[in-house]
Amino acid sequence: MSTPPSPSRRPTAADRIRQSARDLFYRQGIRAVGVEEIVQNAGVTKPSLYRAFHSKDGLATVFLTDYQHCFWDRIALVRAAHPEDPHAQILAYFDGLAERSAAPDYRGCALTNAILDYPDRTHPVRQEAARLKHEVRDWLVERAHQMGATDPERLADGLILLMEGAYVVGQAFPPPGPAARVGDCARLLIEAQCGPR
Amino acid sequence: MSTPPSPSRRPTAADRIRQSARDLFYRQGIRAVGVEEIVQNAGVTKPSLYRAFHSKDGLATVFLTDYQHCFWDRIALVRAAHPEDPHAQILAYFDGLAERSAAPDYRGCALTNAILDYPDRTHPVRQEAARLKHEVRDWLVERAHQMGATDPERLADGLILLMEGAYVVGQAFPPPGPAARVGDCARLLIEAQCGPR
DNA sequence: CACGTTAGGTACCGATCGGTAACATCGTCA
DNA sequence: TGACGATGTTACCGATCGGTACCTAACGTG
Repeated sequence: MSTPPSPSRRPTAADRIRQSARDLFYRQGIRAVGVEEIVQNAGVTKPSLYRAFHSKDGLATVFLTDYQHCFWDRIALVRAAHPEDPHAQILAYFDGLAERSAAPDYRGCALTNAILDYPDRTHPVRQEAARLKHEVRDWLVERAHQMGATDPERLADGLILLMEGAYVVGQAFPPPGPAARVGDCARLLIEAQCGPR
Repeated sequence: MSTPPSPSRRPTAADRIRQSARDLFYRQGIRAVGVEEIVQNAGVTKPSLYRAFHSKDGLATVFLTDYQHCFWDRIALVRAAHPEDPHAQILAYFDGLAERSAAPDYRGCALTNAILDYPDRTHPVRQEAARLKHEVRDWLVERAHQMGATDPERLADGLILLMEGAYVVGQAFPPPGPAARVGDCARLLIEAQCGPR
């Protein structure tokens, strides 16, 4: 983030825009937010946005990668909490997801929302979101392999269905809805494919 | 649908608009489609739309109920194919879902998409979508009960997570993606909570 | 001091958005 | 024939969309 030399100084316009976009894009969806609202919320002006980013789509792409950093930070936390124990790592993530999905203004995963927001499969914003989703699947396949699943890809796919289901169901049903049980379901699915611990 | 007296006559403007909205809203999302595009695609004019529907939101609400009729029609099919056998009914629906999600232009469930399209929980279109989703859950709870699940609501919630996961994952991953396994996962979940048949 | 970088301010562009007013046209039925 | 309801035609409204041109103010560095 362009590493300000003095930490007490006002952040750059680009950083303020990124922060503003992160808030607004996540809460309201990318297409629903206008650039005018972004710059107003950031306390800067429109030319500053277009000096730092090529276009709204460019800013949206940056937003998605920024957002996904938060996901990997979460994964880093469960890894640190349960080193060398992929089983516990996965379950810790799913239990945390069940908790988060009960927040009254839960908005799920920004990548998933972006994919539904852009039906055109060739749109650059959508392609970036899909690329980042594939990375998540790769990570899950790896963990499923370490957990001794008979078919790691099959287990990973089942976990993805539960994750994505929780992302959207957390928005569709008032808490505590079906998303509150995503941890339970993940346990059942893992046990069925790896056997009891 | 206002039942035209002569089946060979040109359908009413309202019906043409409903059909056009069904196509466009489903393929591109409600907010992404303009009323101008709807009426052009229907071969009618804008005043005809506003004579038959209060507003775009009103048309969108009608679209959602129309769309959900297709869902219940599907359910009626699997019920007819497996009468008195809720287990087989559920699995037939999930296997069909796995197949449909592999279509190259799959766009998931219009209700789910509408909920993500309208982050404001008080928006009438979103409330209608949420209401229809609750009906689906009620139906699943009933089936889970008939299947002898130890906790019918828990099984229904798990199946909802898988369903909704398949709806969105079918769009996020090129086929055959994780959504292709939603039938397998449903089998595991049901077996774990009802025992083998 | 002179300079280039980074920023803000203002005003604007063409396009599209949802929605409406006023009037013309058609087919149907009494 | 005459009246009526449904539809088409045209033009328009104010608001918002993403994006840009032009100029000015503050700043650190040589």
